[in-house]
Amino acid sequence: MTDDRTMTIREMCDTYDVTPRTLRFYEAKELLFPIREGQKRLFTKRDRARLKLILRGKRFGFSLEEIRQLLDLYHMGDQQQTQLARTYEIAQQRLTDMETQRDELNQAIDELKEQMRWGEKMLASMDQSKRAAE
Amino acid sequence: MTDDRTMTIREMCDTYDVTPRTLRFYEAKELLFPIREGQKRLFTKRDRARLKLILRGKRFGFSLEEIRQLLDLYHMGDQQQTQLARTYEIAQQRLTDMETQRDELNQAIDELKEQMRWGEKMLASMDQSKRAAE
DNA sequence: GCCTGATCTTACGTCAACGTAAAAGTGACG
DNA sequence: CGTCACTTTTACGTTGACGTAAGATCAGGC
Repeated sequence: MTDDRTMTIREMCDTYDVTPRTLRFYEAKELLFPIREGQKRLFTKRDRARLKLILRGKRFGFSLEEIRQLLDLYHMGDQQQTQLARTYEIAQQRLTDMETQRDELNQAIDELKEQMRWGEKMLASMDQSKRAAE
Repeated sequence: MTDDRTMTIREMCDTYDVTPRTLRFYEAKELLFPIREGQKRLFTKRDRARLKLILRGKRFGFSLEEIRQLLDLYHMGDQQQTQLARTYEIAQQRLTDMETQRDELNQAIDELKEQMRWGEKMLASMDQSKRAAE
């Protein structure tokens, strides 16, 4: 069997390196749905799976709102393929954005490297005149 | 001779594709220092050069505050090589950050592509059952 | 019963880079 | 003189993803 034990907020924080505030925030935004035992939250296996997807989504650069939509569709069963296609579309768009961003970043890196050869020379020459002055 | 004519705010906006608000904002943040003729701002060659560097800096992912510091150091004359070295250090750090970011982005792109092969299959199978239902 | 530590709710604060609205001044044209 | 287009200042609003402070509550241990 897989580990179906529920986790406290602290265990979640330690496991996934997030703050309690973050988990409560995600709950408020309807990204997570921990069980409420009295006051306390108990995070199930499902919550942990969702949190993993949230964190991954953030690495992809999705906003929380986008992630929520994707997550909702994820658990929507098999009706409404229109929405699923929409999901796919969103991901497609994000992918394009990321590739564009990467290309721009690469160009910026090259440019910055170029600029820095400048600075290198400048620093070297200044170091020289500093030594000469001593 | 190079073009030393001063430019109005509108000419600047059209030339560099920014809004008046942006230019005034940059002035407030001490990134630009247009001459004040009465009420109006007149942007000199120096302002244009600075603006170009600002826009480039933004493409590099520097914050405006970082850009301001770099710009200040840029016009500091040749004393204080400590600060120049600091500038170089900042740029170096930024470069490292950008490369890290690019690598993560590349990894995210690969992951996302992988995920999407999933979605592709899912869409295809759902399309099938949809056709069958008609 | 009391203390301690963890958790809870509520709600205002933060940061960056401007956007936007209001009200007023300026200059040229007719 | 009017008014039209442009610019100015001032200052509050926006967005996203939480941080942070204040105070309530609860379970366990002594």
